[in-house]
Amino acid sequence: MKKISIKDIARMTGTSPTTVSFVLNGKGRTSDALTKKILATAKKEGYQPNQIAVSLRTGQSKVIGLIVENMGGSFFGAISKELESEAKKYGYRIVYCSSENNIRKGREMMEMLAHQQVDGYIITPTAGLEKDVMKLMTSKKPVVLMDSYYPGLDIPYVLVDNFNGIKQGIDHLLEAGYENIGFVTVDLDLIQMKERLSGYTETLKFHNIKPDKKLVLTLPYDSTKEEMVNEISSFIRKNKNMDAIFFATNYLGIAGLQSLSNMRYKVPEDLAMISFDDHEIFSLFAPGITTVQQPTEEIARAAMNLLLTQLGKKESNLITNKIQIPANLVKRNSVKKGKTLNA
Amino acid sequence: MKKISIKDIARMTGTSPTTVSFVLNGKGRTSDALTKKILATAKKEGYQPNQIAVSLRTGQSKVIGLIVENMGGSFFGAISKELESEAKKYGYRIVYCSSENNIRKGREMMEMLAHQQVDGYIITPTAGLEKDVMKLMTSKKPVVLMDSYYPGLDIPYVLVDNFNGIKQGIDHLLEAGYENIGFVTVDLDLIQMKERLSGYTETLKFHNIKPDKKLVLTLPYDSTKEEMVNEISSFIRKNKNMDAIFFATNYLGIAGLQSLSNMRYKVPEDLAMISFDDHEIFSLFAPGITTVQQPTEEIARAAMNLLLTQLGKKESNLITNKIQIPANLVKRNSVKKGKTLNA
DNA sequence: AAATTTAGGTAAAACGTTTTATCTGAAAAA
DNA sequence: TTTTTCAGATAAAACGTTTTACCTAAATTT
Repeated sequence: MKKISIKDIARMTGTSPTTVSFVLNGKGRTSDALTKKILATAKKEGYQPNQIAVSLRTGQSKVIGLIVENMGGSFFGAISKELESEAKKYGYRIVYCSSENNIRKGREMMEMLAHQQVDGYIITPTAGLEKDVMKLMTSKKPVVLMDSYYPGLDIPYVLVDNFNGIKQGIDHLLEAGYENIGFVTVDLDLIQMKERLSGYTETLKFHNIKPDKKLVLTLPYDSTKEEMVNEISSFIRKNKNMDAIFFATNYLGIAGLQSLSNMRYKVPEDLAMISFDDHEIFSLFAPGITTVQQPTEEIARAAMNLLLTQLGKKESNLITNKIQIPANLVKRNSVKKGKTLNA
Repeated sequence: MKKISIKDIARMTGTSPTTVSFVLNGKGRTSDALTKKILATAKKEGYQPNQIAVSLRTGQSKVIGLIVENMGGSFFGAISKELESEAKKYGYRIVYCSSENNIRKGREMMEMLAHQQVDGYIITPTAGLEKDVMKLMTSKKPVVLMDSYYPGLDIPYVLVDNFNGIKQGIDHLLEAGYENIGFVTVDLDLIQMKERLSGYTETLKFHNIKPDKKLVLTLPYDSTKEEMVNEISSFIRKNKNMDAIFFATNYLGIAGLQSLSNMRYKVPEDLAMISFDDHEIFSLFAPGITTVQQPTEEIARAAMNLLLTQLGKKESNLITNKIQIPANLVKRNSVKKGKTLNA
């Protein structure tokens, strides 16, 4: 039961491989009679082109490489489906790799993909990989960055509007009457973290509130969960005047949740909270944590479209190839409405 | 800056492509002088074989297809890394697909992979795909099932020992003095769910306890979270004598957690609980939920090894190709020690 | 010295496509 | 009638490897 090839079809229909190929790809000109016959036998025999041979001949692998920081996270789960279905419409497949937030591994993955002759890349940037990404660009392979970008480099990207996402959250807290808003972030040299922090400080300034350094906690990136929980606890203890706390990532938010739970704080009565980046856990338990949600599906769709236009598979009316997508404030019950009224 | 090929190396070293190929693959016999020279220039020029051409010629894609129910879940996150690193040792790559627990999609994925000429498959079985998997088997492609299997079909598999996993949990509850243990499961026609249920009933029988039908709740697979939470709540309310409750999956356990929280039940004081299949959430909040943990890494490693032996890449001393791996009981604080003493 | 083995090397076919260039016979134009 | 055009079909090259089969000259055996 060997796989049947284009030659077999040619033999069966008494034609040449060329003709079969032409018919199957709608090129050249072939009489109606032959066309029908070939199509019919191809279908009957269940012919499937050998994609490897096609790739070799055309130089197109029809594969897109996706490099993501890790495949465990919820971000990955959310985008993968969208990415895949979008890619499939244009005949592309996706190969997933995780860089594990690690320069060496990320570089290795990029090489591996190049080596496998992928047609394009979608990458969630890790700090330190700028050069490698540029190398990719100069090799004429389309690249789209997702979820972050390299400032100063002219590489297409799509990500959430971090600044305004945070702004929405802060505005929400201020409107509800909170006055001393803490901010917990992480010591990662990524542009989006900087934007989130400046979203916090700038929004406060905009409302004529002077940001207080004491109310900002920056945790080292490589902290264990334990350490994070402890740091956050003592941060909360130290700032008795703080009435709301904003976590810059879902990971931090979860740690914070645990700190609060350990300390028997009630949310939002004792302390209001918002976390950037949603997570299953935030919707799961009472009271439900208000979050600034990244529109992951939209991001994925936009990234894939950007890539497909670069591949020339999809024309587009995009003026720019640098896209920021607004975040959604998902209001749950970790922020009390009209807090001041009750105070 | 075109990619350099074996021909280029041949030209540069004044040899033939054959010789270069032989040297690079350690076949044929070549003088030391030439060998060195070729190796050197290959390295200097950064030669990388065109994997597509290799695949076409050898008929081996060096790709393993992984079909998983969904890529969002924690199971996937846990296995993917292990699978990947194990595969890489033998020069294989992995292509991930999700069947989304859907027969049509699963079948489509299998076809897609076949079509892409993968060398082997690791599949988490979806009900109804038995025939398709068998077809794969008859096409001589190695297949390993993971996390579940098709009873009666002779297909290699590796999964957790569901029966004894549950048994461990029940034993633990009985030892602690619980007497009326409820069991919440799901109406899914998968062998592992049956084994979990029989783990429950048989263990009780073994201890001379007659299983009480009232203490078993079977939820429809397609329930919404809301429905599950409500069903569980009324199940708990209806069985006042129940002093412990066992959830057959982590999903059910999480719903249960929410029910308990809604009803203001305290764990383990009002009701002890254990869930099969761990989840981040279970370790996160006080009191910490005792779970029966699947050794995901081990499962992944075993599955990959099984596949690699079938591919002839790894010899093994395995007698069987049907592997069950013991589960781990992770004791947290949702079961009170020596419960009867306090009663 | 003639015959045989062997070490070292290569030409060419093959994998399954796509695509270019060419070929044929009939219809259209001269 | 002769030339031109054109529709319909195909042979053959190419993509970059691997591998078979063969070649040559030197070394070894008779």
